[in-house]
Amino acid sequence: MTTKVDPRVKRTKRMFEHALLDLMDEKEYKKITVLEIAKRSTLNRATFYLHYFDKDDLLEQILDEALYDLQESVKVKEVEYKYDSDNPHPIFIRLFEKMTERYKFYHTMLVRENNPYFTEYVRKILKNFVEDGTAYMDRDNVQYNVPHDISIAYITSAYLGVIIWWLKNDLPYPPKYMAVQLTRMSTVGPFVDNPYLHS
Amino acid sequence: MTTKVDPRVKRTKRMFEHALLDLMDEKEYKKITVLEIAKRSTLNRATFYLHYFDKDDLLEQILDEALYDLQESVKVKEVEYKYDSDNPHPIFIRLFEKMTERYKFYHTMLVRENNPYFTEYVRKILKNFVEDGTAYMDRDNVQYNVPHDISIAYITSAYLGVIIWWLKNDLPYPPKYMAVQLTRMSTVGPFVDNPYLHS
DNA sequence: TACTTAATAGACACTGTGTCTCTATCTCTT
DNA sequence: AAGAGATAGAGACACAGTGTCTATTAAGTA
Repeated sequence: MTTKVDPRVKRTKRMFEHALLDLMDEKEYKKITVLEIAKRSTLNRATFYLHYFDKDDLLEQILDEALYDLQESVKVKEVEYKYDSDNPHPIFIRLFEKMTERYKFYHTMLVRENNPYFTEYVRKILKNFVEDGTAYMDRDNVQYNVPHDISIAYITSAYLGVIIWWLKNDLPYPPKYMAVQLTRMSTVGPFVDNPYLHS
Repeated sequence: MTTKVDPRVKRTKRMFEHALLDLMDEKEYKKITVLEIAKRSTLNRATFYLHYFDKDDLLEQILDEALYDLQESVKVKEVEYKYDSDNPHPIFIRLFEKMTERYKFYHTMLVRENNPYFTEYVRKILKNFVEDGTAYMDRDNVQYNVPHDISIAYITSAYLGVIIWWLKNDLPYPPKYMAVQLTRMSTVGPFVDNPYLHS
């Protein structure tokens, strides 16, 4: 059941979405008014309220679309994959590629605006990925040094933080390279020969 | 040179600060108005503008005070300290203790409001701490697997993220325990016997 | 006590919000 | 191609919140 949407509605919503994203490149989200969005979209302010409760509602709809798109492009497909610290999972690489493609958007939401709704969802995606990785470990009866909830929060936050750092610094390394470094950090750690293991 | 401040001014500012923190326990920051702050403080709205440009200015002054306090309590004093993965640095423990003492405040700013100004400053404090730790390493001519900027961002984000997770989950572990776990994670990693090192 | 500074009370113009009504225009179906 | 139904535009409205200003009262200073 695909409910048919009036083409005028589609067009109108698209125009409001573009207008807001456009304005967000120029100024802080909180300083943007509904009147400005209407002007930029060449539509009427009253029309805005036919589609959205308020400015936040419009932004949320934009974010939901983007998150759906990200979620989809990161869905686990049946891939041949051998776990190895220097061979990151292909979906992890895809995540960095997606962010490179839509760099401006991700930079705005995760870095400049630091949008909590968007950021938390990206964190959730990363958490699932990290949990899948450790589940893989558990099959081998690995012993942990640190409570599981802490190590999950640790690795997830590290991934998210480095991604934000990477966006903030204008993508200083390519996608695959980033995926390798993060996979390394969370498996063998930062050292070639860990000095803490010689005790 | 300590410029004398009129006791009425001190009192007034204290009252506005308390009023805002009080209101922030009850509702979202962005939904709080200057009139509400004035009413809650039992002061006049015009008086508010004698001391602050706007609501954000008041919040920033509150945050600056708290950050100064945190910075001070985490200043490196000459302490006898032996580096060891299970013996966290005393200032690191003090950080968790400080947050336990002022739990409500840190929870509001770092978790509920997710205030970027405050969060970034706490990140900066953690980054300094992490950099001091790795400088310690460099003296021993340790070889790195991963670019230095990435591993700094990785560990700093992990620390910050776990602290926020810990606050969000109502302090499930005591300060010293947390300091040990994070130190362990960033040195020997989460595993008792790292499976990735047997290749 | 006299002088100085701070707080109060109320009024003001201004901006932005969300709603409503009337009219014009577009679209979907038959 | 026509007509019913839905969407968009234009303008007006009450309302809430902001930031400023002035005249008056109260409190601190020396």
